[in-house]
Amino acid sequence: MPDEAKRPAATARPTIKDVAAVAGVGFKTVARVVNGEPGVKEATAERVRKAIDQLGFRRNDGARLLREGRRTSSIGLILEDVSDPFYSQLSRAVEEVARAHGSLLFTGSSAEDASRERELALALCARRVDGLIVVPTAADHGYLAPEVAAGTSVVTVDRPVAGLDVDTVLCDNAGGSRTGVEHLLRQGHRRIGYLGDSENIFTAAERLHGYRGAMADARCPVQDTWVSMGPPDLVHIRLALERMLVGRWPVTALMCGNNRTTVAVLRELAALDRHPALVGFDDFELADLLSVPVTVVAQDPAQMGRTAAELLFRRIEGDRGQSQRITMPTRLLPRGSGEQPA
Amino acid sequence: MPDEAKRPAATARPTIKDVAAVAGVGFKTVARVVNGEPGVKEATAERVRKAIDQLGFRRNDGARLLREGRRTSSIGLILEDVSDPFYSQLSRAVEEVARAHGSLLFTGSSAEDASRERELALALCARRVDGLIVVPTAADHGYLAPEVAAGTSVVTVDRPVAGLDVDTVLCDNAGGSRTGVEHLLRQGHRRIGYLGDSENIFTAAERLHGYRGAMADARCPVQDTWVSMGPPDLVHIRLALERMLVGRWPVTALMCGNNRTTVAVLRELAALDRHPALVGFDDFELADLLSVPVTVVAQDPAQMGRTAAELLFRRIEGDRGQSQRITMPTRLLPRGSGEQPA
DNA sequence: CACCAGATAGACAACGTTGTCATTAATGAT
DNA sequence: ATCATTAATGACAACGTTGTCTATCTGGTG
Repeated sequence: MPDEAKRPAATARPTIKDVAAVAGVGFKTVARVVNGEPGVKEATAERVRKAIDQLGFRRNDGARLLREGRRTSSIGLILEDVSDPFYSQLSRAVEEVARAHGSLLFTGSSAEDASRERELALALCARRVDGLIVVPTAADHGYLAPEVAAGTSVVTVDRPVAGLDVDTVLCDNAGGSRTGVEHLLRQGHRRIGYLGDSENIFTAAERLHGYRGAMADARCPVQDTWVSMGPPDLVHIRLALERMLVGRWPVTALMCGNNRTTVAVLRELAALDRHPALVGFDDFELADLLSVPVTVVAQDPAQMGRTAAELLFRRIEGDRGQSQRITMPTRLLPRGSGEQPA
Repeated sequence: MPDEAKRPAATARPTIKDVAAVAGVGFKTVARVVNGEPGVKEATAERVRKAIDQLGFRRNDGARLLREGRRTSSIGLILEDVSDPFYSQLSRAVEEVARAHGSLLFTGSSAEDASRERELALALCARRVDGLIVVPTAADHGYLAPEVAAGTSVVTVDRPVAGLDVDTVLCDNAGGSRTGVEHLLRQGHRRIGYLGDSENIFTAAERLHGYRGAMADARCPVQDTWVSMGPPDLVHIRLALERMLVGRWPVTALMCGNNRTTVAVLRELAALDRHPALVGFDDFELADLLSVPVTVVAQDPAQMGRTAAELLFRRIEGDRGQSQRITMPTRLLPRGSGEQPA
């Protein structure tokens, strides 16, 4: 006969009452032993400990949390995609801070889908997380207002959120983008293209803004074909590049709006065997080891995550001060690709 | 006067009883409305809904879960480091499966520290997660046995765990490593170095084993200096490379045991301006765009995560069959760096 | 008009813990 | 030996839900 059910049925977990019955004491005495409270004779405690081991008892923290009513020692992190290196670094930093505060961390990816984000956020609120760190999608976040009012602390990171008065950690998107473009202008480039993510994403819009500002200040009119905003899929990028690189006014340099886009652009440029000057927003691993090392405007995702988490815990611990908006600087890392003269 | 406390004190959240009082009904009626149970007159339901909105009520899922006693619809994922691209991809895949099963996901990084892993795992068990997906550190996992016996499903991924009969998803570490080395042997290399992670990590040991096996089969004796196992920090890697690349029997090719090591090696080789043939274990972004595109033995982290999560949910949903060990194949992706003749 | 079925609603226990308080046993002082 | 004092322990309510059971109110039927 084939191998049959060998593992035990998921027996209900033992409770302090089960332990008490085995040890022959009142259940409150078990609770005292479990929590190291005083007032239990060593002999009794020993008997209880034996029963605990025998039954494999572990305190149900859900029940404890319900009874105690204060904190759940858990927070939630909702971002676009945990597998994006930018967010995974941010995520790790949040985790470290949570750990330092004795909190567990729920993680969820919104996949840039507002209803999915909402569903996640509300599920976490229903679980009574102490706080939420959110990379908000573009949609309205009014749904969070009652939760905030009810005492769930919220911090947004990477993007602000309209109509909700919460702490926010951003990077200097427009400024960083401007810095990158100005770097290209200094090398003599005048026809500079811009490829960014969909314009309804806050960071994408801000960075585009920085590009346009720098170009305007340099009195470089921007042709329509020089700007391409959209998700960083290869087909889309290829078409945009072809448009930019041909015609009467081909661009001689490119500014890319985020790490995903930069990588897609590099891949397409390699395929097209074209090598315009290039500056990317966001650093990425190996940027320095490519045949032409890539100049980038770097953010510090870990620092952003850490800052957001610390802000969150300050709130959780009772800070009721005015909400803050922290803007973190970017850093230009010249590596070669942006230093090619026009 | 300076701006003072403007946000509301974290008032206790309203409960169904509060709602009931406002709506002037019994609290059970509120529960019925909240859960869409039948048997409430539309007029009453309307009154209740109004009270719910007015108070900003949201059902406390902790209490519900406690009362219902079955599942908590949450699982835990413990891995070495969420910010490692390999694990962050795995993580995302787990998340998708969890979402499909209506489960929330706790994430935690063990940082390769056994006590930290243990602490995390037990905290999650105390929260009564339905299951745990673990990338186990090297230490003993006996502590998990009572939890498994008590009904918490556990699946390990990337590495097996001794002394615990649970489902496991691995990749073909030794086979993949062997494939990589054989590829180098076919190009005529005989003096091949190996750089891997600390040998007490399962995957590192297995891959080293694959290397030694391939070398032995090819009758290539392995010099002591050709093998370096340890954390992928630059100093350590540099010393190892210097040892391998000089002397009477310098290596002409390298096999790297994981993505972190490969990247560190590439960086050091660039600094040393040496370009031995190279094959890496694990694919990584931009491997194809480096000046010499890097040949790798690729795993599929997302597939591993998905498989592990599906296995876990099968258990959670009641599967009591014998525990499984699934080994996923690796794929050699020749890109250039491994094809340089000796 | 009396009666019953079904619809609507509420009372109350239970989930596994912690906090409060009462009870009992042990100890020391008189 | 008696009483006060402290140590050890247990009984019980409460946390915010859901499930079970019972009570009330309708309206329709004979």
